[in-house]
Amino acid sequence: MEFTEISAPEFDLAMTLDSGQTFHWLAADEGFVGTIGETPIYIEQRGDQLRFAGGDEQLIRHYFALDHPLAKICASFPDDAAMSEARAFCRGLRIMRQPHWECLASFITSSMKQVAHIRQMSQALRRNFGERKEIAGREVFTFPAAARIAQCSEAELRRCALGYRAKNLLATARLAASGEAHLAAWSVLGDSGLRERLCALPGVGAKVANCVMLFAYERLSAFPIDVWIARVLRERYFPRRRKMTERQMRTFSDSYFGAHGGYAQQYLFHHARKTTARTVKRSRPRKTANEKQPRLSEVGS
DNA sequence: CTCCAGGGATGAT
DNA sequence: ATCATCCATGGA
Repeated sequence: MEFTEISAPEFDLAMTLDSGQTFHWLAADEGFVGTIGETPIYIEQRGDQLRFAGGDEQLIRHYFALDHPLAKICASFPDDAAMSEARAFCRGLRIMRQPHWECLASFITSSMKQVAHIRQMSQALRRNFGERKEIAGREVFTFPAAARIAQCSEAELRRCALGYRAKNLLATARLAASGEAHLAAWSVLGDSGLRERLCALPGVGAKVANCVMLFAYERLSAFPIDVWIARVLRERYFPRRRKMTERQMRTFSDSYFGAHGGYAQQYLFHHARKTTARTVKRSRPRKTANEKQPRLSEVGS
């Protein structure tokens, strides 16, 4: 195996891959295996050094955005308690540059799903419809192109545990495959124009559009508001307010977090998700078993 | 078992 | 314009 070694200061590979922006990298040996576009990659980190196989330096630097001026970006965050905690916790976390379609498709499937399950759906789509590759003695699968998904039936996609999301993924895949939705060409659009195009796609609303803008189009001010971020805004920024509407959160975040709001958002998201006590609710008194609901008679699978 | 998850589309106020 | 409901699935 041919390895290349490069310097990558101010970067935390494991945290970046675990921060809920990409969903397919798997732990392998001392590092991870996955794909960057069609290229299978093995990559590991030792201190400030990255060792990788399967791609070239330019591909790695671009995908992991090693050129982003992370210190300056972090210094641009607003100076408040929640942001300072997140910034300290997320040192080395970078916003990657993902392929347009792969990112869009992944976030269409993300609706009302935990990160762990989005990973599961991504793997299922790859294994069933992607191209098999080998790297570091392991098999990896590329994310299926829009044209390949467009050939699938809704039932095939549902077999990847997509549920109601299958219909949206299929419809958007057809638009992308036909060229009616030309994702690459949209790179030249301004933020509002790009957001408008994305939101016109089936299964894409403001939240998914902002994720795709941030993670695939390098729009670093895009600020996705999911249930975690909404909770952070309510609890850390407006603890007195009785209720905050989507509109109020949007107005605040767009004006408060600045030109790199997307980075700030990702730091707040990752910090909240990794530190919020996930303790099972305190021994809630349980109903005794004699009130058990009558079960439907067993149905065949 | 219950609760919840990187929401969106639709129809009713 | 805001609000309620439904949509599937599996981890915790």
